[in-house]
Amino acid sequence: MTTTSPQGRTELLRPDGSPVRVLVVDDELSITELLSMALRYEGWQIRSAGDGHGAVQAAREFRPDAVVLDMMLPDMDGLSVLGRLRRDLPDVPVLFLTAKDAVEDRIAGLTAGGDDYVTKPFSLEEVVARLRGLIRRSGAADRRSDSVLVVGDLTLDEDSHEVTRGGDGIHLTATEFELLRFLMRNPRRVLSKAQILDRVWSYDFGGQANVVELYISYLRRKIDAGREPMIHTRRGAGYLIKPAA
Amino acid sequence: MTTTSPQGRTELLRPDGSPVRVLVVDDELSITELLSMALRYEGWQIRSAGDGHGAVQAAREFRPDAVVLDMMLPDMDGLSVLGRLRRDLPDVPVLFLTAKDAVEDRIAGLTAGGDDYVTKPFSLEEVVARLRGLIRRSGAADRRSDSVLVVGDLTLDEDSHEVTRGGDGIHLTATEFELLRFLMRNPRRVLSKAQILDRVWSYDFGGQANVVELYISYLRRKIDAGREPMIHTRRGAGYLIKPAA
DNA sequence: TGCGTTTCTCAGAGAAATCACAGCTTGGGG
DNA sequence: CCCCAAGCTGTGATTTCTCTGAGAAACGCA
Repeated sequence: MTTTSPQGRTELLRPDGSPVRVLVVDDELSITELLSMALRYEGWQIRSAGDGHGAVQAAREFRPDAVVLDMMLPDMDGLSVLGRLRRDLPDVPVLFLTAKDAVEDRIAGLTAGGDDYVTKPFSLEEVVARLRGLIRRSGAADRRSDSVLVVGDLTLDEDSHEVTRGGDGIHLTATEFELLRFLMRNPRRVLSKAQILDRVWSYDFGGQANVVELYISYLRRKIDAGREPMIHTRRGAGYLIKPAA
Repeated sequence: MTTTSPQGRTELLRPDGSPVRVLVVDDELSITELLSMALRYEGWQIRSAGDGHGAVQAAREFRPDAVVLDMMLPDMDGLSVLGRLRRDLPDVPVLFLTAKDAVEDRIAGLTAGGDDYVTKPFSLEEVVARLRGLIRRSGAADRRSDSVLVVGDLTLDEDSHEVTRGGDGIHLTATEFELLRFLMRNPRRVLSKAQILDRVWSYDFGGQANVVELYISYLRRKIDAGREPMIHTRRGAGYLIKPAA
C-alpha cells in the first residue's frame, strides 16, 4: 500500500498500515548511521546490527520486512548470515552491500531469488530505490503499487527506466535518472544542493559541488526544453520540481 | 490458471487460486537454498528436505504439486525415494537433478512418465522452465496456460524451442535461447548483467561477466538484424526487451 | 576419432558519461 | 542602478562502459 503524506512524499506501508521494518547490518558504524538516517527519512522503522550474530538475533525479534546486509562482516561470512536469516524469515528480501572489486567474487546467485545488491560506495538514492523495489515485489507491501512516478505530465518508470514528458520519450543517463527520481519523489519541495549531493551521489564523492548545478542544467535541457518549466530554482535554497500548471 | 502481476510477470496458480507447492530435495544446503530462493520468487510455496527420509515425510504432510529431487542422496538411492514418494502422491511430477556423467538411459526410463530432469550444474532459468512445464502439464495448474511467450512480433515457444520474429523462424543456440527466454519473461524491465548471469548461467559459472554482453550481441544479430531493435541497452543499468513499436 | 558447433576469453575500438574548469548571466540587496 | 554572490552552461579531458572480432577450448555427434 502507498499513501501520500502532506509533504507530497509517497510512503510504502505494510498491508496493515504499519510502517515497513528494515534491518541494517554493517560493521562500520558510519555506514549503519548513514543508512539508518536515510531509511528513517523514508518513514521506515530501522534496527541495526554490527555483526552476524547480532543480525540473526535482531532479525528474530524485530522481524523486518527487508534486510540490508554487508557481505564483509567480522564474525561470519555473508552467506552464513543469509542462511541463518532465512531460517527464521524465509521470505525476507535482502539487499547486499559489497565492495566494488569483490563483485566478481562470490556474488553468484545473489540476485537470483529476487534479492539484489549494491556496491560500495553507494548512493543513498540507489539503496533506497532498490529496497523499495525489493519490498514492493516481496509482497510485504501491496503488490498493486506500481513503479511509476508521476508529476504533472512527466512520468518516470523505475522498472523500465523510461521517462516521458507529455508522452514523448526522453533518454536520460544514469546520473540524470537518479537525480530526476529524487526530485520526483519529493515534488513541490525545495531540495538543497547539499541534500541532493548527499542523496544522489555516492557517499565518498569528493568533487566540486557544482555537479548538481550541472546536472540540473542537463535535466532542464531534456525535460523542460521549449516547454513550461517544471524544475525551478529557489535562489539560495535549492531546487524543486512541480507540475507545469 | 495464470495471473499477470503488475510487473508483467506471469504467475502459475492452482485451480483454486492458491500458490503452487514445490518440495526441493537435495543434501547440499547451498543448492536447496538457491533453488528455494529462485522458486519462491516465482510465487511458489517451497519446502525443502536434505535426505530421502525427510523428503518422504515432507511430501506426506506438505503435499506438493511438484518435487525437485536430487538423485544422489546420502541415505537412500533416488529410485527408492521416488518409489516412496509415489506411494503417497501417485501423480506428482518430479524434476530430477543428476550429475552430468550419470547414466543417461536410467534417467530416460524414469522421465518417460512425464517427469523430467536437469543435470548439475544447472541454470535457474532451466530449472524454473522445466518445473513450470511439469506443473502445467500435470494439471495441477490450469491447462489453458500455454507455453508461448510473445513480445511484439517476437515469439518463443518454451515447449518446442521455436523462436520467430515477424513470422520468420530463428535458430538459437541453447544459451541464446535461455537468455532470450529470461528477457521475454521480464519484458520492459531492466535486467542487470548480474541478474542475467545468476539466472541464465549455471550456478558454478566463474567466468567473465562480459559473456552477457557477448550473448546479447549474438541475440541482436539474430533477432534485431536489420529491423527495429527490441533489445535495448540501459547504460550502467542493464538490458531490456520491449516491442519494437 | 574427427568435424562442425557452441561456449567463452581476451583485447582493442569506439561511444557515452562524468566531471573540472572557467567565463558568462542573473537576481536582488544596498 | 550597481555590484557581488549564486547560478548556468560551453568546452574538453578523463574515465567508464559496451560492443565485437578473433581465436582457443570444450562439446556433441557421427
